[in-house]
Amino acid sequence: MTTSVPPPGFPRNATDRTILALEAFLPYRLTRLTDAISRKFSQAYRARLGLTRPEWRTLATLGQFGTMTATDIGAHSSMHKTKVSRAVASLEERRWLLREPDAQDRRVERLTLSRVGQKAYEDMVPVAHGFETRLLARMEPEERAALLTGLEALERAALED
Amino acid sequence: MTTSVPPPGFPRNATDRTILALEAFLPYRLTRLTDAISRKFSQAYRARLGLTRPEWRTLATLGQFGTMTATDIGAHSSMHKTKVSRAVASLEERRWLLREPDAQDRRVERLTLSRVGQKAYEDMVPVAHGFETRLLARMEPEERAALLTGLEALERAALED
DNA sequence: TCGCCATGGTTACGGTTGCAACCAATTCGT
DNA sequence: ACGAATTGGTTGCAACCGTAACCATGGCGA
Repeated sequence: MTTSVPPPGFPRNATDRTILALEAFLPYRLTRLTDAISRKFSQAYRARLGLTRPEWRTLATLGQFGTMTATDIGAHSSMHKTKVSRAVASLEERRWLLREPDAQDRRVERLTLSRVGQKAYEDMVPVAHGFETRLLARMEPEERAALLTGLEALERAALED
Repeated sequence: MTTSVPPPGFPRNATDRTILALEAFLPYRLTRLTDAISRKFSQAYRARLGLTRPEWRTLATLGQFGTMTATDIGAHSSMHKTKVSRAVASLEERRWLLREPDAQDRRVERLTLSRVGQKAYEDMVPVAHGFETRLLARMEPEERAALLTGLEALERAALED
């Protein structure tokens, strides 16, 4: 019997390098936090109950930039092209989005929100801003500043190479 | 034509409240960051190529606490019971985990890592610690401190009600 | 100009997920 | 002490996802 499990009654403590404290492990904390926040946001934005996350992101990206190609949407919203493709198809079916062929390059489609899609976007934006504002309002000013500093640094550290 | 889309050439700027800057929207930033970090970690921990995230969490939780029930695992690792159920079944099939009936309550199963599972846990822990350490090492000390402060505050704000 | 690689986008497939329904064992109210 | 509500856990189903293969078009070198 050579395993290093502590015998019963021998507490495993947090600084023990043979144990991982899951609740303090950064990837886990981030996942948990992100899931909670996304879930709350999808509650705040009721329409999202019928809108998948890729669809929401596509709506948000087209609303932000106007006319784009599917590839552009993927690049800006960090989605794989298959996700974008399916989201575009579904938004088109909902009649929130229009495709038109590109005159220069016939592989490309120029995507634009329809009037109804634009309206949906305009309704969504204040909900999103309000959600974010209310969330941050629960923190102290110094905490908000710390969060932004820390997040920026972590983004740099995580996304750099 | 009453929609408020700016005409072409009229730039949409970031402080325009009718536009959402996706790349600055907290839920989006968190999702993107979390995805990137999780993906990197799953590369660092190669075995995870054959281990789903629920399975990894189950392994981590049992390694951290010893013997638990499926419900306990779900509570500690923020997983729905169906995820836990499937993860437990799969780890059992891998022979990393043992189930034994509970004498007091016959609905319950007491779950423990097998010797092989314990070994896998022990191999995984330093990889996880190393991953986290290297990630944080790319940040300045003040940035690390800011991140921890900000994360804690955001967790409080997001998980409180 | 012809052949080849790159690019934009869609689709087929297998695996993962969430939800609700379910079974069995336990607890609670009366 | 008994039926109803609760709890631990599993399963069926439909939706979703990632990967790879695919089709059509375009760009480029010889």
